Formats: sequence, C-alpha cells, structure tokens
Amino acid sequence: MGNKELRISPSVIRRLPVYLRLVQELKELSIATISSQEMGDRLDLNPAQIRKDLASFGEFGRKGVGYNVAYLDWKLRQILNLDRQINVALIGAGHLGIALSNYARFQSERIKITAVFDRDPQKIGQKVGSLTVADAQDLPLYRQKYNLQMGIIAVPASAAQEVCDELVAAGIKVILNFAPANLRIPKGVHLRNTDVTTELQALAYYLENE
Amino acid sequence: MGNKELRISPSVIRRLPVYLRLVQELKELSIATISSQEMGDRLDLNPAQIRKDLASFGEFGRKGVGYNVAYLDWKLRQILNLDRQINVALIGAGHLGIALSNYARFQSERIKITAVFDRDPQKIGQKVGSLTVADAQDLPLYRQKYNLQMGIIAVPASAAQEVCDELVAAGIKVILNFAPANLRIPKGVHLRNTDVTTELQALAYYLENE
DNA sequence: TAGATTGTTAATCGATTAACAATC
DNA sequence: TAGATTGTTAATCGATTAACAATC
Repeated sequence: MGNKELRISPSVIRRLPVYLRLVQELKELSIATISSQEMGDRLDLNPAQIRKDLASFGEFGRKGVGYNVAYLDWKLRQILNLDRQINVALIGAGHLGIALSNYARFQSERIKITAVFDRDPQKIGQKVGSLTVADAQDLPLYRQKYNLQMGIIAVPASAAQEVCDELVAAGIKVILNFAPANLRIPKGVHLRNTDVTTELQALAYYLENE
Repeated sequence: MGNKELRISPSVIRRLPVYLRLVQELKELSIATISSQEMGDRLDLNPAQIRKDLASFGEFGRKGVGYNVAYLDWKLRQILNLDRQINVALIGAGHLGIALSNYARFQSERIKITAVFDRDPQKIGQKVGSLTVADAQDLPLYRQKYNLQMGIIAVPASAAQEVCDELVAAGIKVILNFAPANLRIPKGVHLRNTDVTTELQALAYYLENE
C-alpha cells in the first residue's frame, strides 16, 4: 500500500470488521449494492458515521446509488490486510487456547493459528488440532520459520507479562491478550485486551440491584 | 442501593473492573493506601480520570493521603454488584462454552456459571465440569429455579439471534455474546459483544504491510 | 505546619451526527 | 430528468485532561 493515510482512529478501525461481516451476509443474499442508510439500519449505526468511516480510505461509493458490495468486500479486506494469509502464534495450550485454536480456524481463513506454544513440559509435544505444541523458548525460531506476525496470549495472568515480553523480543508487534493482566508494552507494539472476567464484571453493574 | 446516580457512562463502568483488579494486586502486596497518581502509573491511565471516575460514586479518597485500598475494594465490589453471587446461564456447550465455564469459574467467585444449555440432543445430559447440559428449551424453568441473571451466548453465529431472543424472553437482561453476529435487542437489555474474529481482524490493520 | 492529594471546574480534545452541495 | 445518496463541512456531543482551591 505505501502511504498510510492520516492516522485513522482506533474506533474507526474497530468498526471495519463489522462492516466486513455485514458485507459477507449481503453477498450470501446476492445483494449487489447497498446504501449507508441500509447498512446503518442493519447494524444500528448512524449512516453518516459509516460514510465517514469508509471515506477515510478513499471514495468508493456511487452518489445516488450506494456502495458496490463486491468492491466493498475487496476494499475492506485490503485495508485490514486480509488479502493475504496472516500467521498467528498462540501461546498457551490450556482450555482457552484449545478453544481458540478451534474457533478461530473456522471463522476466517486468512488469519491462521500456525503455531501453538506452552511452557509446561506435559503439554509440549501434544497435539492441538493438527498442530504440535512447541516449547515457548523456541518462539524466535518459529517466528522466522513460519513468518509469525501476530500473537495471542492465552496463559494465566501470572505468566502473561513474561510471555508478552517474549513475543515482543521475538519481533511480534501485534498482540491479542486474553489474560486478566495490565501488560506493559514498548512503543510501536499494538496490544488489545479481551478478558471475560472484566467483561462480566462490567456487565454486572447493569443488573437490577434489588 | 436505591438511587442510581446520574447515569454513569459505559467508558467509566468498563474501567472499574480494571481498578478492582489493581486493588487485588495491592492487597496482595499489603499496600494499604494508594494515590490516583500511583494508580495511573501502574495502569497507564491519567490520574485525573481515575479520580473523576471514582468520584462519580461519592467521595471516598482522603485529601493529602489517597485511597484506602480495603475500602476501595469494598466500594468497587458494591458498585459492580459483586458483593453477592451472580448466577450466569451459559448457552452453548461447544469448545468455547467448555473453555469459558472452566475459565470463568477460576477467576471470580461471585460470578458463577450455574447452568449450561445446548440444543444438540447429543450434548444434552453430558457433563461440563460439575454441571449437566440442559435443553435450551428449559431456559425459563432454570431461570426461575436458579435465579439466573446473566447470559453468555457461545453458540455459532447462525443460532445467536434465536438464543438471544430466548434469553430475553426468559427475562435475562444482561448478555455477553461471543458469536460473530449483530444481535437485535429490545430497550432495557444490556448486550456486550466480544468476538475473537473481529478483534483479530481489527488488529490485522496494524500489521506492517510490506 | 508544610507537603501531598483529593474532588471538581474549566479547557481541550476527539468522536459522532446533522446538513447539504455535488453528482450519479 | 428527478430522486437518491455520497462525500464532506460544520455543529454537537461526550470524554479526557489540566489546573487548582479545599483540606487531610
């Protein structure tokens, strides 16, 4: 691509996969064209926001007509780097790790968990789907060999910072963390946290308190 | 509690569990008092934001001193309704569901997965940890019997809307959805989506594109 | 007391939404 | 063409941060 346009805000980026998902549904319904109005209706978003989000990546709607679904699909994948395979390192072969490797595999073919690591000698050598659990120490080796570009941390909170540091040291700059821990990362690394406990605790606020 | 204070914004609510997590760590370190400055350092947040967040729930810092860790712990739990047991219905006994029931159980004792449901006759009757998978049809029954207050949707996207409707029909108003689907909910229901695929796709944007 | 830190107001920053000219 | 819908500017709304008086 080359010129990364004027720093797009994370809020915008996080909506793009949602648009992409809708586009898949539209394709299945053989809908060829869609307006921001209709997209907004389906996603419960403001149409102006959708237009603005998309327009940050160039003009690709047709005035009076709307967006071409096939092109939108192509464009969104291009923006999100989903036009090529992305190799993911999964660290942690516990219940969560195994579920993730199953789950993620199904969903999106271009993002592939290519290697699974653990530190527990009991787990190293075991099979997780078609992958063999490797020693977390060998991360840098695998990093190169398999061109690992993303990391998923699925270890207990107590080990998360160490694993994170190892990922960064191995040159992985994009990390999804499932451990309930406040991880420290250097500049230039992208970290996203997603933790069930935190989500549930926040949701608990909305319970009717009798 | 009674008077829910002047509508607190979701951004504030979502930070509270993070504060709570820090407070647990402080307790383990036998730290009795902490300033917003120190909290901000540890969490990489602006101290003013932390003070403002906490102040929305009353004055409980001491000027010139900071916050009492034990009281902060108590107060945060009270705000988040974590001062009593919360019974959670888990719908979907696949890999993800099983991982969640294992995972969540560990983390936080007051939020308990109390019942697991599925629609697949193969799965109904099977054990998930100490729980027996029930028929999703019987949700309303269990809802009453076990005072289920929250729902977790861990079914495939194709079934998610139906399950969501069933949860709502059974009177469950707080839902955490793991399926990659844009669910429709009526007013008064709180839904939070957390979907690995969406997260990974958004993160993919930040890969260096060579 | 003097130093530290809260609670809160005001200032800033960023994100969402409304409005509309351009144009398909 | 007339109606529809984009792309974009301006207006609004909300969230974050700075600053500081109050006070422990």
